[in-house]
Amino acid sequence: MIRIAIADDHKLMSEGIASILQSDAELSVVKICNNGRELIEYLRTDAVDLVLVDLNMPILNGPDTIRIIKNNQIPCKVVVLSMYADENIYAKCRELDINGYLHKDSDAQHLIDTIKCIHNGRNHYDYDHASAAAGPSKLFDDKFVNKFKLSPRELEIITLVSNGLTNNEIADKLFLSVHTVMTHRKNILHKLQVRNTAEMLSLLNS
Amino acid sequence: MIRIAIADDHKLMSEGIASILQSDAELSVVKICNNGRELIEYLRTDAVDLVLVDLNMPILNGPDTIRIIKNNQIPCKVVVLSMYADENIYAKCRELDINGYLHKDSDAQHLIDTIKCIHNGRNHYDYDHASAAAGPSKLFDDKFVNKFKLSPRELEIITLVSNGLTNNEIADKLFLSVHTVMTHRKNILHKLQVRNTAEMLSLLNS
DNA sequence: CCGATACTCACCCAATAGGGGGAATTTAAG
DNA sequence: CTTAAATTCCCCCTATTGGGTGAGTATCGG
Repeated sequence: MIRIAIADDHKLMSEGIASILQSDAELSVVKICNNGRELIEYLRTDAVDLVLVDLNMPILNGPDTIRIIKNNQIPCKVVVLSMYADENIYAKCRELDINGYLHKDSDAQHLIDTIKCIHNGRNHYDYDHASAAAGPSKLFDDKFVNKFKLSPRELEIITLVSNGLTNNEIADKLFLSVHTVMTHRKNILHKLQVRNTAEMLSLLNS
Repeated sequence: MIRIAIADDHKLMSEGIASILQSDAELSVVKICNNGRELIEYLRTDAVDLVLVDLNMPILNGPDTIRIIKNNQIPCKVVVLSMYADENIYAKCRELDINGYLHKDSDAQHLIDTIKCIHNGRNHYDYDHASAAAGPSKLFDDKFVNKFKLSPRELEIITLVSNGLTNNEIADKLFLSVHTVMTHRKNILHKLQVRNTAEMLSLLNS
């Protein structure tokens, strides 16, 4: 029986995953935490075989949680549950010496298979390096191109916006009409499902 | 038996929720979709009692999906699954004539209860300001306090701004006048020597 | 050839942000 | 106590952004 703890701030996600895992006879979810601190508290007194850790959590986020686990040499496998196939996030996680890396759009069977695989000592990192040779735009990389399907022109606009240029300045620089720039920005906001530039930029740097 | 279709781009979320719902004898998940388009396609030929719709989906997002359902007068209850406790998103959903609104940090039992409640004709909209107290994300720590001498209140404002809140929303949340919020923002821009919010946020994440 | 996508430009209109000024209150430190 | 910083609020006004809609062109792949 593999004892598992889950840390994710979205209860429906953690309880849903728990429900999936419980359906497998070899797996047992012994703890569900809403953030990293709860997980650390739990691990202080109880041992588990494996933890599933979300990256974005309030109070204590994923990477910091994992660092604490590693620094205290708590003996358990660490698997990251990520929202995005972001190369940078992935790279940071590798530095943290985790045992697995999974996307939240994996399916249930893959999750179960991966957990068993990792429990047996074989680490597993999900990441298709398809866009690894995507060129030098390091700022807005995979997450934006792949997940949000932004066009090259939109990436160009978004870069200038984040540099603080107004629509008029962007239009001058790119030899475009202000209307065109505005249209691009509106399309970007729609694609990212955000309401304004501030939210867009925070999403960009999350 | 309540027939349910789920639309969410994160398979672990949709399959997890499905697993939760299947555990209840009265509920039956008949379809899991990865985006709005798949859901619309399915509803074209198959009837369900209720759909659970995520807001953030590729190809066809939540609001647009719901609009199509409503315009085609497809007879089913519509429940939105939202990531954020955002008042504006909530307001927009109300305009769409949905039957329910749930956070992804609801727990499993609440989800089940709400679905049954809605199936019986009583709409239910979850919205509490609890999640507004998402802790200070440690992004704006030493660097900003020391280097730019930002006051605690200014840090609070800058955090909410980066979350995409407008001045009016920030004023409501902090029980302040909009004028005060604007004053703080102007002072912040001056202290950081930037011209607008976009430049401020890029400086923040540099 | 057709359809999808990207790119371009435009209009109207409402909401929001920002620049400048002034001023009162509270709080913390010297 | 006295000063400085922080916080609060208001006025003026203009610039910018965002929502919605429509539409013409170009490119690329099936």
